[in-house]
Amino acid sequence: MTETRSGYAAWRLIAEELRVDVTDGRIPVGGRLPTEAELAERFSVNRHTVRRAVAALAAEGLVTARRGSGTFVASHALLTHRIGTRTRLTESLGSRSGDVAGRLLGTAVEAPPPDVAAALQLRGSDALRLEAVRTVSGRPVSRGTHWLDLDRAPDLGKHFRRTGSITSSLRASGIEDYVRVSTTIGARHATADELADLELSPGAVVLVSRALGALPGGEPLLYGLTRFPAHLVELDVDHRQF
Amino acid sequence: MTETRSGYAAWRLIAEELRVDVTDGRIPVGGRLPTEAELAERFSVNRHTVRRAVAALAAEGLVTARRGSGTFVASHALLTHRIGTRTRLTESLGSRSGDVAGRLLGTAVEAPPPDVAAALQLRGSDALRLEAVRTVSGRPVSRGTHWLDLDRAPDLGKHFRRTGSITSSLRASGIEDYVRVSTTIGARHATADELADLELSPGAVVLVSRALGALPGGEPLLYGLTRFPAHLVELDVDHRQF
DNA sequence: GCGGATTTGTGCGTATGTATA
DNA sequence: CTATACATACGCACAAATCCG
Repeated sequence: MTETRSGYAAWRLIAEELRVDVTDGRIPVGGRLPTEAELAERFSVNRHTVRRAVAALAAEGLVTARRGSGTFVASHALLTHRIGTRTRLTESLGSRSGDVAGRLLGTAVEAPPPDVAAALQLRGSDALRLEAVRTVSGRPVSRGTHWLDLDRAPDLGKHFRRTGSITSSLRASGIEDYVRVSTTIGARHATADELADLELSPGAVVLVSRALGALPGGEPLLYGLTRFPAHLVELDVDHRQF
Repeated sequence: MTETRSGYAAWRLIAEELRVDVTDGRIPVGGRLPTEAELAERFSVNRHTVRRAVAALAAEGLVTARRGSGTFVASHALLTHRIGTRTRLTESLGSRSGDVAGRLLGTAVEAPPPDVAAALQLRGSDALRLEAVRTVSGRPVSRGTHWLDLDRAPDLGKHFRRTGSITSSLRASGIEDYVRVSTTIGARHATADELADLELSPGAVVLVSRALGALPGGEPLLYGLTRFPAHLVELDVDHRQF
């Protein structure tokens, strides 16, 4: 058998058929796919072959497999995260009102990696590192790592723990305004840690945004590395100036 | 055996070790990995287990497997594509001088999909669609689909075929200037077609940019959908105004 | 709370197809 | 044409997480 007629592997054909079942709504969001055993029977193939098909869909973020439980259709509504000069590096994901929440995973005071130190124009001094996850309706939508110059923002960790917002914490530290001066966007597969923090399936894709914020005068203030699940979030670049 | 000590699957540990071999340069760019049979022997596992580890690295774009030939370390130098108000939607990838070339895959005059028609504010009229691939040093770095309002840009296809640049073709059509008014960036796994056009391995990640260009007055002019191989290209957002 | 049944995850061995050198 | 090397597929077995009576 192998490589069936028409040159397409069996698992690709199965993935296509399952994809249509999902995208056409025959299996609703949150609904469960048939078990691997059932699918193997339905398509008259080995369970391994079904697993490869399902793995492909899981990698796209279309479905999520849970050991012991089943494989479920993932929500695939797109959130839009706006990126502009005045958009805070961390603040709320736009649209879809929903309950937005920030959760601080941890903080540390340490020497940042060389590229971060360079961006912040630090010379050997330590920086405050914040690790945070943002959720919308309980769903993780971003995983951020932020570095701040300690000299410019004392007690910021304490404020953040209370407010969950870097911007308001900065305000409490006497910094009223800052602007985003550069943003670099890439994408890759999520690491094991990111899979856990963002509750993703293996093979999931993350958008990676590296941004530098500075005071209106130009002095670098904070550097942020944010990962977004690509099947949930898209980034909207705001080209207007104001 | 299965699920080895320490809770990590064997194939993950093998992928980690191979990744280090590659990133530390023990296997240079362009170099060939040991065959699956050799790796299976080295790690004392079945060939299938090795294959899963290698597949994970291929999905990241770190290596490329070629049937009948071997598995090779992919180049992973990053190109930077700048996105700003005045950056052309199609023009050259920055940095790395190299020989940049555009290749026109085809053109068509047809009704654009609804979202494109809406962005261009067309009402039922057809648009010119351009399909193009851009290469740097022979390597595909972007795959673009562009729609233009026919009324505003006659003969553009003919000009593009000669020059390989949309901007200069527009100039030849009497349009001297346009600006990018919005850009939306997402990421996902490449489709089968994109894998072929961009010469990628299955599982590769593409950055997807959807951009709208307009005349200085504000009339929509062209809409572009560009896919970049995420392991080769990152997007740099230019927040300055000028 | 316990224990068995269910369901996905990992791994081995084997066989064969397909593309390349 | 032949050997090599990756690709697909089957069958078996067991582990780990979850579910349910």
